[in-house]
Amino acid sequence: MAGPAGSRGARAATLSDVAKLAGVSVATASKALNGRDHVHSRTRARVLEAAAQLSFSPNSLAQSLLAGRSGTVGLLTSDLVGRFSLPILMGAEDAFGAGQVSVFLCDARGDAIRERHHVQALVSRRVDGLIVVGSSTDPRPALADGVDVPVVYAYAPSEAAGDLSIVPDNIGAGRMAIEHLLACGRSRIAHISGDRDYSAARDRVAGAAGALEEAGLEPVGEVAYGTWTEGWGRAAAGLLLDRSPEVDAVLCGSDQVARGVLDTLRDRGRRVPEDVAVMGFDNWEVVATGSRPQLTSVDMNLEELGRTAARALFDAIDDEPARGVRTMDCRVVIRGSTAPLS
Amino acid sequence: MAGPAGSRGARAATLSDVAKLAGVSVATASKALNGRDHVHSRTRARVLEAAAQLSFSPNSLAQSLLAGRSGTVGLLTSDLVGRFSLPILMGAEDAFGAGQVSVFLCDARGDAIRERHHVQALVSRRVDGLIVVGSSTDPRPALADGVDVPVVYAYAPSEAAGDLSIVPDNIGAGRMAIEHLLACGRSRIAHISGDRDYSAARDRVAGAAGALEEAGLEPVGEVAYGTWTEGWGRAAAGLLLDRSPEVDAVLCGSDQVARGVLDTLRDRGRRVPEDVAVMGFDNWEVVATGSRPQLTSVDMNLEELGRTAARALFDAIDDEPARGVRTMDCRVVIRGSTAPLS
DNA sequence: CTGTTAGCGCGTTCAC
DNA sequence: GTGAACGCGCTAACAG
Repeated sequence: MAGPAGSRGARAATLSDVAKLAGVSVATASKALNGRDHVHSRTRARVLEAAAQLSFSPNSLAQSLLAGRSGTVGLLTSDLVGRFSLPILMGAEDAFGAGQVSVFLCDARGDAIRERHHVQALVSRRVDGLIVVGSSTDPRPALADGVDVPVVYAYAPSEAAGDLSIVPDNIGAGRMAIEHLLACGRSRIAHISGDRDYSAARDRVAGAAGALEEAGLEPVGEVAYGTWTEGWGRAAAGLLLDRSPEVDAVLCGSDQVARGVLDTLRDRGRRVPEDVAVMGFDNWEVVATGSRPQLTSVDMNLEELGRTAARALFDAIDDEPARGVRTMDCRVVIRGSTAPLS
Repeated sequence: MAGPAGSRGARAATLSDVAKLAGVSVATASKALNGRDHVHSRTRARVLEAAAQLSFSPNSLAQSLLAGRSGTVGLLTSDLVGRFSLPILMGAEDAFGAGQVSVFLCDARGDAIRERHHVQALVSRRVDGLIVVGSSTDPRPALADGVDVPVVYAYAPSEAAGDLSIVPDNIGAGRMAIEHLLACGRSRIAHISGDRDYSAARDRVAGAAGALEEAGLEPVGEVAYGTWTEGWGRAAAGLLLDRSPEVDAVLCGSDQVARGVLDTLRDRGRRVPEDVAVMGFDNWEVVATGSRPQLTSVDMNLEELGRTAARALFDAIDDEPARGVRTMDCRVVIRGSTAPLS
């Protein structure tokens, strides 16, 4: 006695089970369930009830096999542990989840071999498309070209010019940051950046330098490159205060660096934002809101970037694929660490 | 002229394409590619070459349809944004990725409707199993019982007794923390916890209280419940120092709280760890290593928890499903904020 | 309106 | 050793 099909063990109900129970053919059952025309409403009702009774769930595998598309996409990340992949991934999952597509998640852990392995598996599962999320904004090699499905690169652009990449606008971010500090009436602005090996650091510096120059201002001291850590922020801020005590604003390469800078300013008795304004990049919520005062930061809109990548992939699946690098705008989130000079 | 099948547009090569090119039947081609016996080695070589030439990739959809299992699992999270889901997810992905199974990622965003929607989609895609990752350690409702595949609950246990859940041992974590502080020679220990509404907070407190009692010690002051924030840590530490200046160790409900406590201790001129030892929970790397001094913390081993959940699901798919709640051990990660009294 | 037929791509019997 | 035939579950043509 098969119960209401709810229990363990019994294999899932199939369309022909439903048809049998409803006393119709599988074709009719199919039409009824899919809301097609040419089915008597009473018949349809009977089929629906039978399906409900069996808790029938159509086998997507069979549907996909027939339709030639699976309604799935692959999301390939280089390192989940990095906190930049996650919001992108959320945005993409969000954009897809709203539709009908399911997402395969693969973490290559920065290993090229593992990446090929995952790509092969995804191709075999007939994903309709692929999003490749980089771990830094530096360009990365394109996927092996045995891949026949549309690919969108997110965060890290592809090295191949023919590919479509969606990346944050770090240059614009640097520019916006300086413009905000200028709007706060600051004019003696120093820049403590992060790791020089990252294009994100260099681009932000370039944007900031450009905006300063346009305003006819000289930066205070040289740009200080180091690491993306609080410790670096503390150390660099100490040096900065020793050499250029006149500074009235510090732009930091990341929120973590900014936290370190805040610590040193506090230790040295400089008030923030009254004496010195501080701001960071990334708008890492818990870091930016945990400090005293809370930290003004440039949000890179990564979740939106993920959504955009997903939509671009959608388009590429249906229509012609787009090409080139598209940059996403950032936005300044103002908190207590910056304020107009009174 | 179809090129080496690498280009866009042309539909993926099928087994019969390979067979045709190799001049054999699909049956033979299948055997050859799958390494079955009873195929002449020269024939096999010919098939393999044909497959390579066409960059043939077997259609997993068809294979799954035939085999009755898809080699996929669903990973259902409540909130990706929370930082606890991620390591669990990584561990699970790791354990599966090593094998042959691909992972569907679904984020329900704490919405029950969306969760049902995702579960329905996963069932329809014939996942072989499901891992449900909670957003807190508080018990959560079981999935609707129309689900015929094995389910393992991770982090948040299922409310239904018959389900299998893998959760961190917060009571043991509290106990281990106190034992470490005792080993450092501390005896006047206060506890600044997190949000009382979380069982994680209450369990850690319970474990800590038990260990203190066994050591024949009274806690310093009442346990202070608040929020999981730095701000709460700063405020609570201020109160604590006012009322119980004799304190020589503070156990904090989380690393964030501990960061706040460190700040206040520094402001008040208390040396860490010489005068007061401080430790937290979660071992959130960047938070714990960014502070001065670096923070001793209890690591909840979430990645291992994810791996364990994955393995448990594996077992449940093949053999009989296990039942009940399994707790995972934690471990103390010692850094500069705790040290023996000299 | 309903039922029968023919595949989607593959692995697995069985004959040859 | 090899190949023809069947079926996994489903939908899209037709035929009735």
